[in-house]
Amino acid sequence: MYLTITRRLREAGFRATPQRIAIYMTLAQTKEHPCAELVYEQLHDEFPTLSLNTVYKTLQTFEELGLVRRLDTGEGMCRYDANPSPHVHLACRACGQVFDIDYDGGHILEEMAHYVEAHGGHEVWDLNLILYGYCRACANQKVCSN
Amino acid sequence: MYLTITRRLREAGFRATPQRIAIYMTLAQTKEHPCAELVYEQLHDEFPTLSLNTVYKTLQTFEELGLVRRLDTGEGMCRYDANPSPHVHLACRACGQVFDIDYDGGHILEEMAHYVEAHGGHEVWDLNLILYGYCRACANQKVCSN
DNA sequence: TTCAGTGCAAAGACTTTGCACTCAG
DNA sequence: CTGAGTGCAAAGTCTTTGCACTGAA
Repeated sequence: MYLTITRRLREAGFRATPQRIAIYMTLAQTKEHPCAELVYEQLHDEFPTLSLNTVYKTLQTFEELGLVRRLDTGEGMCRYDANPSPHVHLACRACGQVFDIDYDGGHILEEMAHYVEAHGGHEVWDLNLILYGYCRACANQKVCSN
Repeated sequence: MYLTITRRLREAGFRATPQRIAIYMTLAQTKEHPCAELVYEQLHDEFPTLSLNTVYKTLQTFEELGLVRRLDTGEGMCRYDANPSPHVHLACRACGQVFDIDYDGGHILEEMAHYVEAHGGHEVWDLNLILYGYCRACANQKVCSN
């Protein structure tokens, strides 16, 4: 994993700095889909001089390289996911967490690409599918408290 | 249409002000999925004293009432759609326009809700599906210029 | 008449820009 | 060495908040 990010950065003509590696590893080791600020906070002990700015720039670079996926869940900030392949997310309206759904996102992408090509002639390269509702834990709480 | 928005606002216990009606009509009469700023600009001649603030507040109210859908396409601002039912959008990476896709969004919602209920026990109420790619016009230009 | 809604100004949140310093290659 | 990358500060963009005034019901 550590080697992979170093190699992929270099292959793309970018330098493999400690900051970049640390930011990538932070993202790769969590399922939280953290925002830039959270990545920054989680790395603060290990990299006291790391700036929030660098986190933003790095995440932007990663997104452009296709190493990372940016998520807009309508919370006013962007979240990031180390899994860049198209997949489905669930945003819980109660606790605010974002979960990965193991539905085959590639299949949806293919189906939508065919449909859109046939109806309108548009070209589809990627998609973002976010489900809004309540995660298991919050859904259960609702039932109990009602 | 004009009567509908007046009635729906009053039924929900809200006042049907000229600003609210104008903002709703602006949204209902366009397929552009405009942002708050654009709605504000389009109404400036008709309502010179209308404030951008009021546009934001009104769109927020409409969203809460389910009269309007908010779209996060990752451009740094929110777009609004007078069609609140779940449907698919295509964001063109070249021209930046956002198009409605007449795919049955309700069907996707139902399928996803069933899947997610079975795999994880989450509850799904709504979804946001945005396709990224190139609209017909931009896709054609690309082909020609290559 | 009465208070929900508006408009103005200011503040807030997230993100980007500018620039000198640093360190990866 | 050398310039891509970093860190700091400042600015920018979109959106929200506070408050006195206004006009819909």
